Amino acid sequence: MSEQTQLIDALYGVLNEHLTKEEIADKLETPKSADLGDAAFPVFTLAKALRQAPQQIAANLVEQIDQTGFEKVVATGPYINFFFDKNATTNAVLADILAQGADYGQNNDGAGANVTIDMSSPNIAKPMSFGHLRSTVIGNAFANVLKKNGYNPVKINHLGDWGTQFGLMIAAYKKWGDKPIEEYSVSELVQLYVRINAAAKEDDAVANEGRAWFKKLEDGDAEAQSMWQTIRAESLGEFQEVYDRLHITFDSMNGEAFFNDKMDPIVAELTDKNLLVESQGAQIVDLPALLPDANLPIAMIKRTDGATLYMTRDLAAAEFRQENYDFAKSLYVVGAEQTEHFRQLKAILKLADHAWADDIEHISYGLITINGEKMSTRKGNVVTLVEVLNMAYDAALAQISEKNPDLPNKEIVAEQVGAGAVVFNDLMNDRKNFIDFTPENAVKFEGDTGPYVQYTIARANSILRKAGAVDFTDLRLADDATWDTTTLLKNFPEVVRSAWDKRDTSLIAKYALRLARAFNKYYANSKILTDDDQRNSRLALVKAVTIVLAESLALLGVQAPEEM
RNA sequence: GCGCUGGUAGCUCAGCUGGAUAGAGCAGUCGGUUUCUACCCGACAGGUCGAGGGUUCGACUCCCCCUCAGCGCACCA
Repeated sequence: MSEQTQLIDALYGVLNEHLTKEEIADKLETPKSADLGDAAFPVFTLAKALRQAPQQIAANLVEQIDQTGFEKVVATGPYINFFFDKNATTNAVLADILAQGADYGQNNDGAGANVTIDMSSPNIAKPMSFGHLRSTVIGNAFANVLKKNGYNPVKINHLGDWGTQFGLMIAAYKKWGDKPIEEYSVSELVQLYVRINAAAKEDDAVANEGRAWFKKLEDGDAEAQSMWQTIRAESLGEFQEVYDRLHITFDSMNGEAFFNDKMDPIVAELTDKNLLVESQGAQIVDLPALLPDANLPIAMIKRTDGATLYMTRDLAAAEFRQENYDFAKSLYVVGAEQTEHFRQLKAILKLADHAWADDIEHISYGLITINGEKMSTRKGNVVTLVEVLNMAYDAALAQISEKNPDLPNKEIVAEQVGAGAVVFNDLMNDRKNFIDFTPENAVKFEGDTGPYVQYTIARANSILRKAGAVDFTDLRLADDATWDTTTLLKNFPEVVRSAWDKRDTSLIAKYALRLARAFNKYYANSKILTDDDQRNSRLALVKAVTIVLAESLALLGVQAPEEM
């Protein structure tokens, strides 16, 4: 950052009649190509005031500017380009990273404020599909990034453990169940679920049975409750295996069922504030009437039979989180198809005079399809997350057995590489993109992938092992070949900030790829373990790269094996 | 019909609040290791940035219109 202030001061020295320091800072950019310089100031906007051609302005300013502290300052067309003092910058950055270790890039912007993250949220009695990967890993990455920015993330697994589909499930078991409910596996339960859905579509009477069972469940019927608990426990056990493999934990497992007895207050509140009206026998918030310009459909709060809905529980959950966590932000990592739902949720809370409704943010992501079709348990075209992780593990293990058969702990590394490939692949692009699942896309190891970054770290670690004990106190790296790597290392704290500011965790993944590529280029062309007076400084760079790459992966929830 | 997304190289995607010749990976062709793990490095080839208007000194980026695709629009979540 010192270059930044130096830069602004230098420019301000010659431009103080025309621009403020803030305006200068705002216009600064990074040149497209590194050989143009490390920072650039375009002078187009001065053309009118100075009544000169931009090229000439740049040339004139460069003559007048104070160049101390820079390698050089040159005019290239309509730009003033600054070249930093490479050696001083490099050695300062390396010393900084080695001193801070994994804490490099940590800031305290959040000042410890709570941010709740509604994430993962698989449905009970169904397998966790590949589709649930997104909410899980995106939510987890946000939690890590928030922590790095000084916030206190609260990861909430808002389990889909309540709702009409449960009534259907029970109805199915009552119709066709031929053994005690405890003995049903999740996949057998899914079969029942698929069957009853087909039947309900054919016959309204079946659908009504489901609704009736859900109503009984909600009213505390003993038989329904007991079946629900059995199925829930069975499902949670299966989910836990997946979370363990992804190394993801939660601060709260309060799903929809948790709010079953906490909805009266919100309904009462909506009634008190005259927001609730009856329509066709149901209780609704008439958003089109209350907010004519918002272009939102009506929101149903209670069905004709008095049962609650998704919206009812989400309203209760939102208030519960506000009261319990006093959040600075409340994130919902949920598919883009629910955009309207969250707009309604915020609108209703706002109508109820809750200013904190503005702190609710829907972190949406694109649909995962398979063969261009939406995955659906009912249609049976579901790829489970476990299947994908297994596929990735097998492919990684095969690769290791072929290329590095003597590697110790092969199975552990294969798991880290396999899961790393799947998770990184999900996080590296804009989360709003749609993903059509194919095994080839989900499990890749070469090029822009998680394993590429992991491999870079492993090779760097290998150099450090061979180097033995190294003294990092006297850094004097003067090597142009490392400059790309250094500037990237220097940028990490800024990337951490923008990942949160822009709500874009893919920035971390893209950054890790760029850093890995820059380092690999250096590695391929330069010998590091050569005995000369810069050996330790080169090793400091290697060490710094492993620290920052590993921390980048950690933010994404990806492990970095020591060797692979 | 209304709304929300998206349309950039054969494929998958980057492209920051408009700025210097539109970038990667994969696939294709060719090349690189007596060297620290070749899951690596490099070169070549590949683009009317969906179409058309507009704003601007300057538009992949902002505005308008059209088009195509996906998703959503009261008793599911």
